[in-house]
Amino acid sequence: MTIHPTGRADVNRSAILAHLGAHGPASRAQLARALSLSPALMTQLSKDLLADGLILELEHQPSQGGRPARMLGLVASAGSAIGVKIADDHVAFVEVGIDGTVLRTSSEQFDPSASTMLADLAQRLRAFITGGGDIPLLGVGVGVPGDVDAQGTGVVNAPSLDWTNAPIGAVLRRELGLPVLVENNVNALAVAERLYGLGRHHDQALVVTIGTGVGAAIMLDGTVVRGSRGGAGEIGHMPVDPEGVRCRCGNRGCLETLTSESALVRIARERGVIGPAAGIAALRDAAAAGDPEATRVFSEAGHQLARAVAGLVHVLDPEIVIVLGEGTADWAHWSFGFEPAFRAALMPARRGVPVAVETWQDDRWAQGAAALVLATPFDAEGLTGEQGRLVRRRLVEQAAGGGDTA
Amino acid sequence: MTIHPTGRADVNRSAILAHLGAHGPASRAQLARALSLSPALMTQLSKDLLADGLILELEHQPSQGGRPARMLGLVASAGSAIGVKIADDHVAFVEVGIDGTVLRTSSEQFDPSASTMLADLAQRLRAFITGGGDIPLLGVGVGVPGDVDAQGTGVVNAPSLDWTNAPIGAVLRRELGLPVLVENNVNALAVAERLYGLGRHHDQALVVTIGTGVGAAIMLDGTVVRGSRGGAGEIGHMPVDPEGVRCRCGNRGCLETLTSESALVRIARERGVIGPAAGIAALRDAAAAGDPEATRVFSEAGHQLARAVAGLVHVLDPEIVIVLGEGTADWAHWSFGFEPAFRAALMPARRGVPVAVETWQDDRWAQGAAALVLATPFDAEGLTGEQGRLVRRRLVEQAAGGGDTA
DNA sequence: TAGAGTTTGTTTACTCCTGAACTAAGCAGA
DNA sequence: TCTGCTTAGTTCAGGAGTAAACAAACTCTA
Repeated sequence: MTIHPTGRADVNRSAILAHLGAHGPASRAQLARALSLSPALMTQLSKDLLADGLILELEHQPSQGGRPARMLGLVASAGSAIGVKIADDHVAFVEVGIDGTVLRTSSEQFDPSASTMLADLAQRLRAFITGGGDIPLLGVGVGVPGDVDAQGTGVVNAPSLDWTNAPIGAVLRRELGLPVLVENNVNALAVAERLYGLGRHHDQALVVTIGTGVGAAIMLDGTVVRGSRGGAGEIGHMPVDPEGVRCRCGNRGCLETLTSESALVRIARERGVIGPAAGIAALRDAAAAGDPEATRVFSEAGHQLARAVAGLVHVLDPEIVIVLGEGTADWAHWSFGFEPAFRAALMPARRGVPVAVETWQDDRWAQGAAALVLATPFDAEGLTGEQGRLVRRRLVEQAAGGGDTA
Repeated sequence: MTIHPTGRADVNRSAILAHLGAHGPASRAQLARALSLSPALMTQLSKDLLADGLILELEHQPSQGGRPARMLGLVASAGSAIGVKIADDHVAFVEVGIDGTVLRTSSEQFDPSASTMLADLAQRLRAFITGGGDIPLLGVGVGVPGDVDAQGTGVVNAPSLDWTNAPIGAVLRRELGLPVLVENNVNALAVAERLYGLGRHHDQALVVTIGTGVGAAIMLDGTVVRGSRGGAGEIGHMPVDPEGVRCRCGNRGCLETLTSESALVRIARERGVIGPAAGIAALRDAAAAGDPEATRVFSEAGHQLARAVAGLVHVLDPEIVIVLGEGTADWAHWSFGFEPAFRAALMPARRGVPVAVETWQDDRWAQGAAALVLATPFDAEGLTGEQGRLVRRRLVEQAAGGGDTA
């Protein structure tokens, strides 16, 4: 049974798996270059992984002038992860295969402020897990709109959910007996972006989300920045307008009071663009129908966002700004205010920074949470702590039943 | 001669030296804990370093309940580094021993916009080097007020010096035949702060400087963030006031137009606090003498700075904010506006972040530049590239002449 | 069709580093 | 003073990883 003489979970072994999942099949030589490992080690590790049944050899690739490469691919059924997105009125679940494909999804009503919240969440999760196939489950990733002290412990502070020091990591872990990684939802999204999206090509990126709230995540050297207490990326409460509206955090003129969904609705109502009881849908419809007052609401928000983001581009010097979130559906209107203000607010040396807006799908939040689990193999420094190690061990052990070498 | 069988420069070996330099003598066990190395390895490495004459065994330390520790200390004469600070009207040199002590300093008039600037700088540096003792020189660190694409190559863009793609790294390296590390001056200061200052106790810090300009450096996980092109930390051009004065970068209301030395002077003149030809000294004197209008100039700048810094504290979630720079001499006046505005602008979860103002000495900038060299041993990931490797190799080789084992 | 050149992948010898078991050297209490 | 406890430091076996030489498998050119 013990294929690997040492019991130690091997970081590189699973880094290979993660790379194959994120970028598709690759040759040993390509992997060695991508992961900065020696070809010699790649030979060794791929031998192990083949024996374990976690990867398989694919067809040869046409020669590039030398010996043709034999591609290695993931065995998709080697594992999967579950992603959970917690919002203030529902939870979304998604199961994602080790190769990054979404296997199934589910979305349910949920009251995060209920006293039975934790038990309720565990019960729904268990139900979702039970409904799955027989692919070995590596772990659960949870994305929450708040600060997470450390992914491993998973203690959450989320004012918008009424959570103070909610120990959801520990509880879910105990209830499910699986590794559980908890993280701020925007950070989780940034991890997914790094693994499957534009972040693949950029080591330094600023990820900005617009939608219910406004958020950001900072990616430096390919790693998402957490800050001292997991609170990094909080742009919603950057002070923007000293004379502004009072924010729920107690201050005046936070960015959130100008660019969040509820802020847009408030402003639109005040100006009579939509009725006093109408919501964001009405505003969207009006803008889509060409109402100049409605588009103005969006473009002004874009203007404010642009100034704040420009400040961060100065300070962080990213290669790219990536905009995500439900709000991107209306980006055409935002953009009208964002683009000129953004370029104007940048100093010449930064003016070339590209802003990319990715098309948004509804399960992206939950997918991001699942990516937390699937990305742990990349986490060579052990930022995800014990839970990350557990995920890696499960990955290797799941396959141990199959192989058996001399 | 070849004490170490392999020619490879050893990162850990010099990490030990850097730690001893920064924190003073330590036992093998303490070092192993601090550097996350196994006690076994510490035994091995300390044996080597003792044989090389780079460290020595000191007295025993009183027992902590167990076997008393035998302390290890640096041999101060094992090496030194030169730090260079380039300002728009002078250069400052400083030689710093491997244990962090300043050995000698020098400051000279200098015109960075002259066409002979590079040759001039090299010549002055050579003169300073020649004037030194016989401690082996490990390398030269240069701090510049601008963006540095990579410490190793040392190509600098510094609008305030009129430098565009100035290849000072390559030129100095060729002229001096020494490893040369070039870095933004605030980032260099942050490295020094990490090595010798408050940064020793904090892995996540935001370093803010006030003085001629206003700057910042971001320390995450003990490493100074450089951004995609070495421009991270640029807060001077964060947009603050849309209606503000035009800045030299072309925009309106950059932070710099409200908080730099020249901005303070401009504002003070406009208000008649000082004469139309008077400078910062006059403003300082007036404030020191208790002129309420003069102190107001400072406190208003403090107010503006506070709002920008608060925004960054939200986004970066540091453990501490460290304020440095010539301007800290007047911090008492700044503070009057800074403190209330800072606390007020923070959301509750961040309100506890401490702000530390360190006493400022004139040669700190140049000392910071020297720290670039002395810190390379910590740079296990090789961020400083080839130049860092060269420094490490010099350190080990300098000592090779002395020792000789069996 | 016989090299020459190129890229992929393997083998081998060796270094770096760790875990585990051990010794060394103090303290505190019976 | 003996026994146990704690911390410091060493030894040793072995795993992880690398560099360098090599083998393999193709293309291109003459």
